Amino acid sequence: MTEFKPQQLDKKWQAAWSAAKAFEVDVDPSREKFYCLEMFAYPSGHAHVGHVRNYIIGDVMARMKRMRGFNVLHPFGWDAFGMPAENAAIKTGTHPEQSTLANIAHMKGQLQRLGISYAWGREIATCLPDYYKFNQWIFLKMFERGLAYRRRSAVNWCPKDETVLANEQVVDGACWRCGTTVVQRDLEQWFFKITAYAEELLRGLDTLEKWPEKVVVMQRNWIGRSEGARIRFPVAGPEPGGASPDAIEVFTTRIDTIYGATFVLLAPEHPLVEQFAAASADPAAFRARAAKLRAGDREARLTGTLEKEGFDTGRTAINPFTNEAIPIWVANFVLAEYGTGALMAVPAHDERDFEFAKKYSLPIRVVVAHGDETPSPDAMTMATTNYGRLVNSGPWNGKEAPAVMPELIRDAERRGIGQGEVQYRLKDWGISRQRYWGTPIPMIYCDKDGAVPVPYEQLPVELPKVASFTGRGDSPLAQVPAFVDVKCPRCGGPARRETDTMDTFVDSSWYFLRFADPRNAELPFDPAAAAYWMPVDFYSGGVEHAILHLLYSRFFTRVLRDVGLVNFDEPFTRLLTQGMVLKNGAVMSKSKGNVVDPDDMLQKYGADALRLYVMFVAPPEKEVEWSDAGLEGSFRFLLRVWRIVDHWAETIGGEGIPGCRTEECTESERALRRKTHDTIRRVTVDIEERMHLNTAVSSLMELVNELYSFSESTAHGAPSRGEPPAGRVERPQTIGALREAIDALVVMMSPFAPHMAEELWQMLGHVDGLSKSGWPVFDAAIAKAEEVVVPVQVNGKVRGRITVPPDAGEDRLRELALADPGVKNHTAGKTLVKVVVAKGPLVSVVVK
RNA sequence: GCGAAAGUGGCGGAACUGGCAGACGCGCCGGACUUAGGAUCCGGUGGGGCAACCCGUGAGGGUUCGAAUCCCUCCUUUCGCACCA
Repeated sequence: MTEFKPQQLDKKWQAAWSAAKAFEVDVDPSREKFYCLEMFAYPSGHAHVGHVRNYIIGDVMARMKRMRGFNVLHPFGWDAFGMPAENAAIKTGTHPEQSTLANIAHMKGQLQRLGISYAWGREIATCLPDYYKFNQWIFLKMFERGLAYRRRSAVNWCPKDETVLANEQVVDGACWRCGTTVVQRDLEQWFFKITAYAEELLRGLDTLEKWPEKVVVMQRNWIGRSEGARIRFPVAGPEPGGASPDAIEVFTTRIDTIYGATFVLLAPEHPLVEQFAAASADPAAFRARAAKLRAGDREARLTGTLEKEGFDTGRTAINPFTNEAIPIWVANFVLAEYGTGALMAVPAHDERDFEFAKKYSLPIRVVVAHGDETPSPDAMTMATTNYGRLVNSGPWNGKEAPAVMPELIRDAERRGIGQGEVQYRLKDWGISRQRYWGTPIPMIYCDKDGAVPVPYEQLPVELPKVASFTGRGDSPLAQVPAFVDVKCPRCGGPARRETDTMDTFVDSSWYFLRFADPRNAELPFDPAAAAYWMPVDFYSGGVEHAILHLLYSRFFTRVLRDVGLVNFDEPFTRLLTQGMVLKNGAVMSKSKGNVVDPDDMLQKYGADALRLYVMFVAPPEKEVEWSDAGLEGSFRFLLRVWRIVDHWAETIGGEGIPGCRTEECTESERALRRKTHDTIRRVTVDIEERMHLNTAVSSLMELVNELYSFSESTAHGAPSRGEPPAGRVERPQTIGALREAIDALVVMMSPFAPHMAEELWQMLGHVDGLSKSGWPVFDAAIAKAEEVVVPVQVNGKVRGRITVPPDAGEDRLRELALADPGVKNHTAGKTLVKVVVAKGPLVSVVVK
């Protein structure tokens, strides 16, 4: 009996893999590639079992695909820029680079101790200049194409610390450090024009067949396409002392209700508000009212409980369909960023407008009827928002919406007062961050030449090593004169560098491409390498990235396609969103003190038990509750595998054991072979297609149970039953069947428990390691049952079972079913209505 | 409010396309082996009933020879969006 010492096996085999560079790969057009990727990690310091679950899921897939003969790229890297490191620097003075690199080293060790099969030779860290150089390169390409542009935009500003705050640093409207109320401040900032790709990003979603529906829906909602029309409402009356604004443009998706538009609403930020204020009798009072609406209550806005408020501008606009003059109001619930920042209010058929009209006694006109009656506005208690037949709509009366909408739009276009338009909720992506620990934006500002891009040959614009981390000032880099003061690349005159850095989501929007060619110094990656490895075949990570990271990555892929670096649209063919690991019902976090450190588990049970448990406990997408007892159960299963293999290793081990021919086998040998092949089929499909790793493990457990029963029935007995009888020679068929079962078991265990599997494989006398073993091949002929038990239902309840050959015909099944004693008991004295023979097989008898 | 997903033993979960509900594991009970057992091996384990049998997948209805699975209504939970005109 050889003892199972998991910790020693972990060390032994991890060293062997590392020495053999077992997981490093190269482009090889003769082999089919498989790119398996887990979302790279933010180096927070310590990975807990929740993080680690994702890497194990990917590793099971990668190891399995490797054995299936694929050329598997399975890389890892670090999303290494970001605020936590900078915040820590502000508090402790440790430079972000120092803490980040230390964290990476520790976490890398953790992953290696788990035996995750990464191609560490391709490791990347986004905080290193050889990576972020290409963030800048891509930025410049975007700038050239008009996809990177600058405009003023609001940021959170803490007046006491005099610093910009990220949204995460604003807690309940106050600064995370000093508690001062945060104010908004306008700064010039860089944006990526993701909206230029809105339609394409939306349509591409239809091709993502192997993405969770949930994620596709979330992205679709986020992009938020609405079809409608932009209509101009002329502003009535001349300006008392100046030029009159000619019209207010509104966006509507319900042009069918336009005859019911009885007032116009402007967002408080709308430019006309200021114009109206300036022209009003008391501009200061006007502005004060608008400012009050703008301030709003941030909290109430977030929870959707903001009370609707507004005021009359005293001006009117002409509804271009009714030609009536209608009042123009300003309202706090109108969003400046969406549509045109102005809307036509149709209180009868929009709940928000209805609420507003009731509050301020504005006119309500019903223009859509359902059925014969047209409700009176006074009797209405709520808006009717569904489509119907138009009434009070002039020449359009009696027409049905939505069919009439294109006609109305055509009419507006003909009269030159508007046109059909598509709006998206998706907004351009603001990438400027007033932070140190990120990629410098490669732009230079010259008084003469304006915003000038840094020439490609001057990349990377490196982060200066010295910077003070006081947490004060608008941008830390602005305090480093050697960084800021440069010559203009165009005119050579004095100029200033951009001191903002990029949003770290830029880093993660293309890292999967970098892995194809991670040491390229000239380009982000070699297009040929990307053409071979991409797209990612299997991508897994947390659902918290369902929108931003995955949408930005799809955006970047298309930009790089248009730049000519890649030749496909979608970067991730198949996506798995793994569930979180909870402890005591809560997400693991340092602050809650409920973190399970994988290293503690490794010390106790070894890497394989932890890996197996995490895969067995639930399907990968599901949230799970951590359980020490469950881990122990998995450890016991490994012991059980170890014992049974060890028990037989000498008898069946060594190369050159002949296979066994089914026809020479006893019934129990054939049964073992059936189980073996049935397990091969199930485990293969469960890992490769269904990603039901938990049921893959349970199938393996069943095979092990079968091996114990089979052993019990041989002269050898099962493990722990004392010494086997001496001198007994087993039938070659027994040895063959066992060899087949045990070899398959060890190979199929290896994605889950690679260290133990390698050791057992060696113990079984195989000269080459598991990297050469291949994956067991399912043989339908062996798996095919010789006879099947067919349940027989009478009126839907199982009343008997018949045993037949698997190819028994329907007539034979029917005959045997009706002759079964249990069935007879329930059919005697009744009238046979019908007999259904279903595939399955199953016989269903109906009597009355 | 809108949208999506999910409700199965004491627990985690299984049931692939409508076909034997509860695989596999945890826990619990019993047995074997033992100086010993919190190790190991074997067996049992949805509820009720002595039994034949009856009941059972959140609740109620429907379709079907047959429903955890499909349809309708409702309840609960989780997630996403949240005044998007």
